[in-house]
Amino acid sequence: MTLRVTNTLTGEREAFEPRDPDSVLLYYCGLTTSDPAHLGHARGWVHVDVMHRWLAHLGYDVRHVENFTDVNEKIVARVGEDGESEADVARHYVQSVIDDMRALNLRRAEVYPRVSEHVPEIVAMVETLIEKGYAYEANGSVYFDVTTFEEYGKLSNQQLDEIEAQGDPDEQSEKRNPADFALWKAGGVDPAAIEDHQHEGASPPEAACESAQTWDSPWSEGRPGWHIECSAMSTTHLGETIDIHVGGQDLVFPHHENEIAQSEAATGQQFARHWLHVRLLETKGEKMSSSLGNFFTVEAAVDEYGTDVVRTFLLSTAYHNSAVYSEATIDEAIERWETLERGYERAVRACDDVDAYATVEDDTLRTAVTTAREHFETAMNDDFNTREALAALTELVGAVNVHVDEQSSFDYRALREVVETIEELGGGVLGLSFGYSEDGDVSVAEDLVELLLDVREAERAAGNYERADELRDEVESLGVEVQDTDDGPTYRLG
RNA sequence: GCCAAGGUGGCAGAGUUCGGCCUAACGCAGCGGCCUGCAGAGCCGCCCAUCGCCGGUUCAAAUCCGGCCCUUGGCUCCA
Repeated sequence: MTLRVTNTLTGEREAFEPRDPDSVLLYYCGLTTSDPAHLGHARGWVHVDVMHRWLAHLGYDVRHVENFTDVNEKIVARVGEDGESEADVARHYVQSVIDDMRALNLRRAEVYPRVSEHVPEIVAMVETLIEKGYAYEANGSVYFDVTTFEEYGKLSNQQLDEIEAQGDPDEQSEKRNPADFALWKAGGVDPAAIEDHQHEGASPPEAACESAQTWDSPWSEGRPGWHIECSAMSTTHLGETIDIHVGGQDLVFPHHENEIAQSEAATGQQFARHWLHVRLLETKGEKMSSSLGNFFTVEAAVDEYGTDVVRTFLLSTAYHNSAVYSEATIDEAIERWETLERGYERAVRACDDVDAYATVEDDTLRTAVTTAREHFETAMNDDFNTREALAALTELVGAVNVHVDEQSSFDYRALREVVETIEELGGGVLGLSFGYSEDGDVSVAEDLVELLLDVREAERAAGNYERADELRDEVESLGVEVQDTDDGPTYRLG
């Protein structure tokens, strides 16, 4: 069973073939650090995270690089609001992104390069493009001449004469072709360019632009263009050809198209073997986006629902299809996660039950484990179908419930395998937090909960159900879920 | 206008690459039952889909071909 991925370049679901059979070079286009990250960004991150984890699970050595665009006009537009200079604002949001990523339980990428730290590499790449005749200078700015790169448009299937002009009016007059794009821009940021992006509390445009960073170059004191950064950073950290380049589907054109043109023109090598695009998260029929103002921040989502629910929600739709955020879809994710978590804990408890050591053999449960593993593997190998992978785990949990409900003693070995499977696939691959460590606070809390439940049992035994229900309500109001069973109450810390 | 991806039950969402195991997965909501002092959880069962429309190929199509309608995204910073 081999991994298949949908490649935007070919438009087909094809066998994944890294340059080297043992390792994968993975690049993800990160975000511009000018606003808090929202659930749409989180969707990309979590899916890339799971791709990373699955590739590692398959035995590949994964080198994963994800950039921060910390030089951008939208960042300048926040000056005064979130810092006193472009660099301050960028630092502020880089930190918030890092915090969000931790909150989402993402596996760390190997490097998180920033544009501001790669200007020399960017300048060098632009110089190469000029030397090779792919780029030209005009009034201190440098543009890529799209007519010199024969395959321009191959990713997005654009015809050159159909492409509308890129860039602002001043830029148009300097360019040879309307579709040419900037590699280097002379001077600082034009106040007029940021006005539309400013919020209340921001500095006046002129003052904000004063704080914008500029760098020396052979052509002018200026700033790097919008697309060259990813080419330069990817090449610097992963080399000329990478295996998987992932990004949001809104980046296909022009960003990724331009990256291909720049990189392949500069190196003469294929830039990325597989291009994967995460489709967008929608709310009420339109994409979730900072500029549309219809977003739900990562921080708010994690605060409200918790990491596991947010991840379950995002993984409930395969990355390759657009997803809908609504109350109903979040509620479904809550139920799904709780079903998995309860099932897992039931299996753990059953394993720890003395009766579990009885020599029961439940073929149904044993088969269910094998089936779930196969189902999960098939799903993930089929273009990282996380929805289907979750379904595999849900089915396994159903089998556990049947087993525990129906058996008076348990199949220890099978339950052991269930627990390991859920921890390995649900925890290790999907990044959900199965298996909790019991630190001191938790165990004290558990002792206290048990004490309260003992009291309640006494009230129940005495027939004082009213008092018993009050006690249960009070315990539950503290975030503890109580379950009465034939063998007495069980509980779960929320 | 051009490029791309989609249209599957009340909701959500797999399956379409390689046509048959799809009388369409997992789930949410709803209904009935088991269990229970009650509730929740769990279990069992049920309800709801001729898979956008029209035509074609085939023994066989959600899956292939043609046409049409609609939605979303991109063509401007955007995950």
